[in-house]
Amino acid sequence: MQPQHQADALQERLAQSMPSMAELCTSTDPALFRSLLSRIGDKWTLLVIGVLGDERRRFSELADIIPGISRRMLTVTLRALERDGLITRTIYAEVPPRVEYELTTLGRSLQHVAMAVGDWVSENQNTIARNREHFDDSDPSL
Amino acid sequence: MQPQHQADALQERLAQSMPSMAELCTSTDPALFRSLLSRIGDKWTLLVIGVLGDERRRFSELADIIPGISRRMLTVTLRALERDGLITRTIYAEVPPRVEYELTTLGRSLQHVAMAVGDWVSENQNTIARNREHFDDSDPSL
DNA sequence: ATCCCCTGTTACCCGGAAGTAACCGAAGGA
DNA sequence: TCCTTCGGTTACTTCCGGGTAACAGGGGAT
Repeated sequence: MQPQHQADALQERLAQSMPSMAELCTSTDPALFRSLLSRIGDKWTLLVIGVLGDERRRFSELADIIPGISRRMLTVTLRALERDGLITRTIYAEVPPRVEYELTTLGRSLQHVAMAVGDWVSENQNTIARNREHFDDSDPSL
Repeated sequence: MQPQHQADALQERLAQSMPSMAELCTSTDPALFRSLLSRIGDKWTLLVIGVLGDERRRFSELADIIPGISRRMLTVTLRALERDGLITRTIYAEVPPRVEYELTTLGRSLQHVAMAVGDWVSENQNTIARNREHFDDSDPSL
């Protein structure tokens, strides 16, 4: 049995049974897909997207609302979101300066997905915490 | 103006306008929430969940299908998923050994969310790639 | 003259995620 | 006797996300 041929057959079955995840593996640019995925899953992005909600907010509002975020990480996160076209950044030439951030249409579409993720987590976190305890208890060596 | 009072007022407005993301910040265990989020967003989990789909698969099938994953990372990812109760691990006492993995009900519920994320990414990845190019071109120094 | 405000930037450090390579064990086959 | 298969484990190293602290800058208030 040729392993390569076997792998091809599996890829084929995968493509038939799971169109969207197959695309995920094979389509356009897996590196881009992965970068978007890890961006979504990073420490602050979903929080910022969520807090931004449907109102524009300024930098220091975000820093106050999001518990524990440093100015640096807020800047980094906002820059990345702006680069991806998920938020807009508006600077007001005042003293002291004022900068406001707002979700774009694209950003709002991501927000729906983010909400789905957030809902799933809050619905299932207790179950998962229990599963973890049980797993750790029943097999402490592994 | 008391900054603390201001922050409280913002938290309050947040709680009214965005119930689910407010829960996300304030509810049960933010560390658990974050650990789940980063697990979902890690390099391999969604891929494994997606490939597992609705069929059980054995270790070497997964290793063949998922492009680029090492045995170690596959093991690590599968263990974490098993610990959370998202997949089951079935060992057949044969020689050579056979081990099959399958999504649990909880795992399938996560799969729906994963699909939503995957769909969003594949729908919008080209737009985002263009946004990134434009951003990098128009402001190369930042 | 000095401090504060707001929105960052820069330099530096740390821990954990991820990658590489070698090894394991039991049974069957040459 | 040695090699192969499968499903891992172990040890070591590399990479990068994220954290801390200090500084910038320009006008207003004390």
